[in-house]
Amino acid sequence: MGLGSNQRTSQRTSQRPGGTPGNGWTGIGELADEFGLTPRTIRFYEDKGLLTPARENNQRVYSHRDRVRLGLICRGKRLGFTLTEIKEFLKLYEADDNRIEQMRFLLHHGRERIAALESQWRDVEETLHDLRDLVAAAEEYVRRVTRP
Amino acid sequence: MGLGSNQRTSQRTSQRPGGTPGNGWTGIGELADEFGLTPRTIRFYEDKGLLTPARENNQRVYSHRDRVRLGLICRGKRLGFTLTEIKEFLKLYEADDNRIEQMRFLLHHGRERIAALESQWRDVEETLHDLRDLVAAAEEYVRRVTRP
DNA sequence: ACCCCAGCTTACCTTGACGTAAAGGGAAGC
DNA sequence: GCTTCCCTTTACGTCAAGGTAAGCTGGGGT
Repeated sequence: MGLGSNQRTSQRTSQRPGGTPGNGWTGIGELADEFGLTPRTIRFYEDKGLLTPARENNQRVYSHRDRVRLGLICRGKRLGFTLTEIKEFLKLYEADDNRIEQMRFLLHHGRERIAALESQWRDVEETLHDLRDLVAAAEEYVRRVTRP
Repeated sequence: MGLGSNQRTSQRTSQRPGGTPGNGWTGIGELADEFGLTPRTIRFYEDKGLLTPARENNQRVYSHRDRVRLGLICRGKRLGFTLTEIKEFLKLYEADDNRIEQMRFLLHHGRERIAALESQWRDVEETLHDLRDLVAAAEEYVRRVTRP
């Protein structure tokens, strides 16, 4: 169940900017395939200020740094953070050399998230109990009625 | 944590229709208080076809049946069903005398819901693990850096 | 007479994370 | 030259369950 590296055998014949893939640059389509996203999604992240790829001939060109950032975005999303939180986190990722502020941020919001998830966990568990009881009662009812 | 009967000591001096409360009718405000909802929410349910209260002098008047239905709506919501599903359920509640179709419906959708919740339960658990690890690592990092 | 409260309707706003459509450009392959 | 892909931008649509506001009505109390 790891979302770490989902290479989807992307064999795009990427053209345009000066060179071929493997020379360090990446187009939006490739990147989308790599991470299992749509180009629209990646542009959306850029709109929201989570990514700022370079341009060559008016097309987005993604560096290694960009790819790392997108990986962090996916990881954050998987852990249930909002894009806004992830943006804050990435801001620190830019500016914070020794990562200390970034870790503090992570601690704060991570603990919040954990509390929320624990609460959600309890809710789901309780709902599940109630629902199982309800369905069991319905089964009982149907059994009684269909076989008198 | 019971949501069964949340009477909030509603002491509205309800007027207008021919009689006083206790004579069998209920205004939207009272009902809202009784169930811990807003009038807007109750009107919204009516819009969606979940309730069809009578009118007296152009005002909504809720019968005992309506109150029962609203109770079912709240229960359904608490169990995580959508208003659309609840509407279907209530349709059967109207037409199905021996409740057999209603119970079948409940079985079908209840089982679906249970499966979804179990999946969600696992997701939350896994995310929680990952997040705890991450936060622990961040704690470790902060500790190392702030006390050299 | 006046104000306040409760109710009514219609209609747009909210949140999050995109989807979808419209309209166009440029390069590669046949 | 034509088609086909991929890329670009802007802008509106989606889903759920209501919130919020505007503007009106009508009864009760002072």
